[in-house]
Amino acid sequence: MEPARPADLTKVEIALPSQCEHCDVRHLTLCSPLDGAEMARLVAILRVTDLAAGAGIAEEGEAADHVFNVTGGAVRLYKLLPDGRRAITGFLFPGDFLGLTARETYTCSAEALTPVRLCRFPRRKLEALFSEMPKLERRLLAMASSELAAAQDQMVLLGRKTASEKIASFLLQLSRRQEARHMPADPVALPMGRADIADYLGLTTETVSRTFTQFKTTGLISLQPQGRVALRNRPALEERAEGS
Amino acid sequence: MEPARPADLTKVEIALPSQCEHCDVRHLTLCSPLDGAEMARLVAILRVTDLAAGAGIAEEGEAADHVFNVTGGAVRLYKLLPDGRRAITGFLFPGDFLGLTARETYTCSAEALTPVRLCRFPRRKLEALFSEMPKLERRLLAMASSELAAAQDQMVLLGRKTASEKIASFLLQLSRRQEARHMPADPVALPMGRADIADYLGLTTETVSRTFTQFKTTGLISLQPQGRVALRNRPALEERAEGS
DNA sequence: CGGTTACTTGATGCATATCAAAGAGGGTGG
DNA sequence: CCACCCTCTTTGATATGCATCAAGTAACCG
Repeated sequence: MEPARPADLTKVEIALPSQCEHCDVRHLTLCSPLDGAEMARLVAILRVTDLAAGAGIAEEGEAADHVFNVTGGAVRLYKLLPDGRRAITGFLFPGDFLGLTARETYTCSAEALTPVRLCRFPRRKLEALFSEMPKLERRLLAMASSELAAAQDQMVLLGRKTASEKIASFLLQLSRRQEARHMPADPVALPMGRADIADYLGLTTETVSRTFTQFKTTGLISLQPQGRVALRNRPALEERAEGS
Repeated sequence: MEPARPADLTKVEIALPSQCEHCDVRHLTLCSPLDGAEMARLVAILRVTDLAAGAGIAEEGEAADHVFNVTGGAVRLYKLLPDGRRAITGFLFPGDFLGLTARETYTCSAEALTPVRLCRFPRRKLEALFSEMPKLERRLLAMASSELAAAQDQMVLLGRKTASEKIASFLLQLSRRQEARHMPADPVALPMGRADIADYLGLTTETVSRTFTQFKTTGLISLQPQGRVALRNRPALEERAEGS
């Protein structure tokens, strides 16, 4: 717990807020490639923020003055059409990044699904660090690339998969993201409601619900208390997800 | 045509291949922020490649040894499901970038839609330039961010728009991309077939065709020879694209 | 424990897919 | 240069997966 590190240990200990030392998603975040001294510089400009479930974090079109790293809870990103139709463009979990944009405004709105903890960075100050810490920019580029790859997968899902393929893909995606966070792959936590899942997958709440029921009936999953889903037959789910 | 530039002119003239001097999409590409000397370094590692229509450029899952800048023609990016269903994740036009990935493999396959000209960069060599030319990396990050924003718009389209909203959005997107290339906003060139459009919008060729016919009938567009579409009522198209 | 919200289930409808075939380009060889 | 052929596009008829409309049921919260 208290690793015996060389000389710069005190500097780090002084600089880092307690959250960073115990942060179990550092390997996923912006901070992952930074050493102690660099971390201290980053920490100097961040502010840890806690939000209640349902709180708004960013609004599409609003000036993107801050970027965020989620360190606890879950967030939904969405866009609205003028008539109120909603598309959820992503869910964020601890370690995920929010606010990556070349534009001066947010491209999506963001809301807390559960109580959320964020590391908030003023964008201007973060960008100022880029020239001194190129690792930071490289890391951001890597994160952007992998978000892009995820977005492409989501396009395939939305454009060409059936309802049950979508649900199977979704459950497996969440399972894999839990694994990446050193959490058990099985039961999958669903902090979002059926309507959120529907708006993420291009379906309706009713279809989402019916598909869950069908998966339950065919022994693919079982529903547990507190919105948890046990994956009873992962190979079958994987086959279903890619259209057998 | 021959601008009177200061001292380093000769250096640039020697270093730049003729393509770069007349490249009318530099403002969209990787190269845009670079000065003459920097351009020379970039040019030193690139190779201009011409491909025939239908030629494969990259294969999903294949080692991503090169990245490309399209300088002429049009490209389709796509992914396949095991049973052959196809989703087109994007079309590339001159100025667009191909191969942006943090992974070691391509995330999509890419094919020439028309005869294509590419600037091909060995990824390893390009990445080696990052540390010396941080502008390059910054530019790549900006390009990735705007691709991400486009991907989010596409998710809204795929998940929540109707067929005619999809087609209207698609036509306007192409029109805007023409404008960004200093081409007339109208008529819109469609170098891709109906099946490509369908796979891009999550529809079938028949539905795409019917929707074009409907737009033609209602005076929104008119079809011209060589797959060109004239936008006869742009405001109405814009309203349609966002769901009135 | 009661009220409210979210989820599930059922009945019906519709937008778009699927199946089928006719028409239009566009390039090539005669 | 024209005619043929191949492929792509358009149009029509029918089918269907998912949406919509409508209750009922369970879960959650104060």
